[in-house]
Amino acid sequence: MDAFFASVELLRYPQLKGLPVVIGGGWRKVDEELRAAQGERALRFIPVESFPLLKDYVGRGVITTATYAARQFGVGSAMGMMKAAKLCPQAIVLPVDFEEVRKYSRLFKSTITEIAPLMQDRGVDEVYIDFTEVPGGQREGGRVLARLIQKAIFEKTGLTCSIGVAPNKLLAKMASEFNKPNGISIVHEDDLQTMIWPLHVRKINGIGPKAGEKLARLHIHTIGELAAQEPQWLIDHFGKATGAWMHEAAWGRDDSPVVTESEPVSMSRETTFDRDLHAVRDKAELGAIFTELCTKLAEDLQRKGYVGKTIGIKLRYDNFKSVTRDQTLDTYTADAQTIRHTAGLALKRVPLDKRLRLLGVRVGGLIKAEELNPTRNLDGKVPAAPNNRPHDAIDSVAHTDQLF
DNA sequence: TCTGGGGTCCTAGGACCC
DNA sequence: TCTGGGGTCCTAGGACCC
Repeated sequence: MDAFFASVELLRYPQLKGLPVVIGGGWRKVDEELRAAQGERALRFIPVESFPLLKDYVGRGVITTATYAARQFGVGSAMGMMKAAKLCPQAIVLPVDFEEVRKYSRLFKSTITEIAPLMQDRGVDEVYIDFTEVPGGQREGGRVLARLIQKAIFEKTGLTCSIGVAPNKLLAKMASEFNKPNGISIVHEDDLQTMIWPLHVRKINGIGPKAGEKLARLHIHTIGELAAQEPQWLIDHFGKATGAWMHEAAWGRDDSPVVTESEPVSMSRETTFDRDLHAVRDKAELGAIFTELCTKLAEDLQRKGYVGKTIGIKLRYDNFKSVTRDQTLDTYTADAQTIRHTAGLALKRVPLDKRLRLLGVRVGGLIKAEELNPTRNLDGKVPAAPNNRPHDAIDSVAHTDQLF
C-alpha cells in the first residue's frame, strides 16, 4: 500500500492532499487534549524555536509514514520527529490511528483474497499474492490481474497500491518498488541483468544496514557485484546459510512458498517512557508501568486465545543498549498475575543501576488456548511430563523480596 | 534533538539425556 | 583414565522487517 498510514489519514482529511504530512510521534499525553482543543487531530509542526512545546507533542516518537510531499524535504520512515521538525517545520503531524489502519488493512486484504485466495500476510500494509492458479493471472505477464486488484482495492478503500509481478517473492518485492505510487511493474527471469543487477544490495529483502555495510567494506555495492562473487567466498565471510542465500538472492533465485496461514510465536508489549526512569528513584512509576504492560499483554493473549510458557522482559538503558531475560514456566499461562510475577523475577536478573528508557514484556512458546487440555492434546496423545530441570535463576531469587 | 512498537528468525553456548 | 555422538530445550543477543 502506498504511504499507507498517511493515505488512511488523507481519506479523513482530504484537505491535506498534496501537503507535507507526517504520521507518528509520541502523543500519549496530549492526544486527548489536542482533540478537545482543535476538534480534529491535525497539528501543524510548531516552529522549532518553541522546542519545549513541540517536544511535549511529538516527544520521543518517530515517523511511521510521510506523504510524498513531505519526503521532498528529506523526512522519512523511522526518523525521529524532532529531526523531522527541523527539516520540515511546515509539515502537519498526525498520530497513528491504529484502529483505523487495521480496519483498512483488513479491508484491502479481504478484497485481494476474494480475487486471489493464496495470499501471505506481510504486516499491515504488505502482502504476497500467488497469481499462478488465478484465472487470467498469466495474461500480459500478470499485468491484467494486477490492474484488476488495484482497481478493486481503490473502489473498496479509496487507497492506492503498487504491485510487482515476478516469478518469485524475492523479485516481486523488488519489482513492487519500481513504480511507486500506484504502479505496476513486471519482472521476468530474463530481466535479471538489466533491472536487478544495477540495484544496490540493500534492495534485497533480508540485507539490512549491517550486511549492507559489511558488503560495502568488501567493495560490493550492487546486486550484480554480489552475483559475481564465488559462493564459497560469500560463505567464508557471512557463514554457511547467509553466504549461500546471498548468492542465490543475487541471481534472483527464491523458492520460498507463499504462506497463507501461520500461528504466532510470541506476543509482547513495550513502552518507551516520556523521560528516562531510574529503578530506585522512580520505582513506583516504573512498577505501575510494568503491571500495566503485563495486564495489557494478558488481555491480548486472552482475546486472541493463546497461552504461552516463556515469559521475557526487555529493557533499554539511557545509552540505548537493550538487554533481555527469559524465564520458562512448566505450565502455559495467559494470566496477568502469573506473567507479572514471572517477569518480576526475570527483571531481578538484570543490572538496574543505569536509567531506563524502555520496558517491555513478552510471552513466547505460544499455543492455542484450546490445545491446553489437562489430559490430552488434540492428537490424542498425553502431553510430555513438564521439564523439571532445576532452575538456578529462579532458585537464586525465589526467596528475596520482589523489587517491584 | 537521538533513535516507536510489534514481530520473526538465526546463532551460539550450556544443560541435560540417552 | 583423559573424557563420544547424537538430540532437545533454554537463554541472550542481534539482524531484519513492516
